[in-house]
Amino acid sequence: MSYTALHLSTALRKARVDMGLSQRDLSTKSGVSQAQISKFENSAVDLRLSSLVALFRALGLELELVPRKSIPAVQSIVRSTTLRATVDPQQFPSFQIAFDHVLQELAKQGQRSKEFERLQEHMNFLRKVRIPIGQVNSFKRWAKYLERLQKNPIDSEKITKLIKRTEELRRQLERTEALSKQSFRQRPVYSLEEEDGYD
Amino acid sequence: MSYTALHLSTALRKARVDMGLSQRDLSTKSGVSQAQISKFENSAVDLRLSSLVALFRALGLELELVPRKSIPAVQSIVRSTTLRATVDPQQFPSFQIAFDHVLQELAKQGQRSKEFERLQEHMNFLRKVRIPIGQVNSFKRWAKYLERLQKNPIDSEKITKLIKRTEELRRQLERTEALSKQSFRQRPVYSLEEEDGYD
DNA sequence: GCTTTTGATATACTATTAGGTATCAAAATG
DNA sequence: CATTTTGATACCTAATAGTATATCAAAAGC
Repeated sequence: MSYTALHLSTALRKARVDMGLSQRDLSTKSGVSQAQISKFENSAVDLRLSSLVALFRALGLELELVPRKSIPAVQSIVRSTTLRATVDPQQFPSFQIAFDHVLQELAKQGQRSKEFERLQEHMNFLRKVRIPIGQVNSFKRWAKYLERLQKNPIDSEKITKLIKRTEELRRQLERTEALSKQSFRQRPVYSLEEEDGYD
Repeated sequence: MSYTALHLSTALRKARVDMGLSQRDLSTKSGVSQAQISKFENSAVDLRLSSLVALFRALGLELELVPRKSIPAVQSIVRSTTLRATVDPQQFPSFQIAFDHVLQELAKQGQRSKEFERLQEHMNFLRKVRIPIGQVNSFKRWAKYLERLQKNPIDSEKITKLIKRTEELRRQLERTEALSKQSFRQRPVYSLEEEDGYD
């Protein structure tokens, strides 16, 4: 292809990866087939507007018309928004189910109530936190780990490991949150509202 | 159609009309057929990205991906750019040829040198001025008038009328230029560069 | 009023995407 | 190193955009 809307395909790939989505994930969310997504990201297809819009909307992005002149200004705004961007953990609801299940298991086992409380506290944190772009994949790996745990009997060794991994994740999230607050203490020129997706 | 990229089609129509282009003009500039343009503006077709890009580029517009959150900020920038937007008269080169031709005719006729100089001065102004969005159609009407003049013998009555129309146009252009300077005395937050097209 | 321009449609034929499904090598993960 | 996930391709049919050309009523211009 040579119609040079290259930036759109590279931007799609970047946004998708940033949000921790595979082409198949995005396919489900957007209704555009994985094959088309792959081809688009490699500039091997000339998509129709409706498909484009569906893809981008699924990522919380909109196509806007910008006079050539104001592109630098617009991009500067977009950059600064993207740096602070976070993803809602609700986007990966499986982790909550899995976490609840594990907690329930532990409750059944009765003992180790101190660890149980720690885990519960972490759970509350993870429910409410927003995941910064760039940390999403760590989160997803952890969530996948939870799902695996759920399927097998839990012994004390596994509990220890679970707590370790969970605390690692939490530390990591809190660290980047702090960093982000630091570098954006000063308010941006335009105020930005809150919403779901890529914000 | 219902994929709701409505803003793009209405924006296209607005930009096109603002720049004083007919669907046929835009068709020539962009390579997209007039029929497709009409259908798109009426949301009766699901254009491919390549066609979209061709259309918008021809108008000096680019498609940018914007996180939902920063749309208000981006639109505010775009609005302020668009208000100051101008079009290069070079986009309608025929008027220069026609004007030169008319001047040459007058020079041949010898007399009326005062009017001749006035016209020449106007010509210099119109060569260099940029036409504010919203005035383009006045300019085009005047240019078309010139072209008609060119094809017929010029008598003194026509000269009088030409001068009148030219001065009218010039006054109009200078008036809006002044207005624009007034309402934008304060610099916008982002500085904007110069280029051709819709800026 | 008469002429020109403009935008909306129509038709016929072609080229290409969309959609669905499947496969496979490479990379990531444990 | 065994398993799973991921991204790139392939193949098919149906749907739709693209192209070229033409027409026509309404609007604009003089």
